[in-house]
Amino acid sequence: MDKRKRAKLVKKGWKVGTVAEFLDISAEESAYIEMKLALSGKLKERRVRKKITQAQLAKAIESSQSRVAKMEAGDPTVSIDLLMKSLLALGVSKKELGRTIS
Amino acid sequence: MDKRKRAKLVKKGWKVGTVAEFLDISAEESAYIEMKLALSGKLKERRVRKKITQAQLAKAIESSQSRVAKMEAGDPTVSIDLLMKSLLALGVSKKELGRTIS
DNA sequence: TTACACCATGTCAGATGTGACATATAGTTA
DNA sequence: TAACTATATGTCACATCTGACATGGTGTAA
Repeated sequence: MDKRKRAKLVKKGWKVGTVAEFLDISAEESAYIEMKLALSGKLKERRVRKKITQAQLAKAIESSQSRVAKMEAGDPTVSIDLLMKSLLALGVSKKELGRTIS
Repeated sequence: MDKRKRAKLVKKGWKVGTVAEFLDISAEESAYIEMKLALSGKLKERRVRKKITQAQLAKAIESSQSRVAKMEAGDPTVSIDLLMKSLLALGVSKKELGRTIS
């Protein structure tokens, strides 16, 4: 199974034993995915808190509604770079980003 | 001036007034670059501490000597994703990554 | 039911990132 | 001096990411 497919499953909450052992993901891969999901969650949390739609957020960060949806879903085609840039654009500090991924 | 060129200048230490105002980089762009440079520094620090060459590190993370050099130099063609993955591969924890970018 | 608003998902052309290679530069040792 | 080691830099084919678009699904209000 390729990495993208696996990550998709992880995102959907599949767990039999631990995700890592079932899908044979290394510790580093797990950590990477965890960080991404933490950032995804933060993005959604911020957007909801601001009471704006995905389309509105998309406009603010010069992206599209569909990409925002993928960001919030932790889609494997979304990079940490994009999540970080988006959060910074939303006014989140480096400090909070640091806390988020930890 | 495009973003890649600007970032290259920043990396080389050009400063007239502040980098941000001279190159008209937004606060978010600055924060992003700062995070990248912090990760670059961490990577080099870890490698030097382990007393291995760039070529050896490259092999360990399945990359190339030239890419490692670019990573350590904060080259604009290097993503935060790659830096994070490399650091994780070196055994750095999420926690320390969080501290590093903050 | 229809109509509307919001979010999810698939696709794709164009943009950006990546490993690899060649080559340059700097330091060291003989 | 030459030879060797480590790092830096430019380039490029190939891979991955991105915004945009189309479309599907879900809730809700008339």
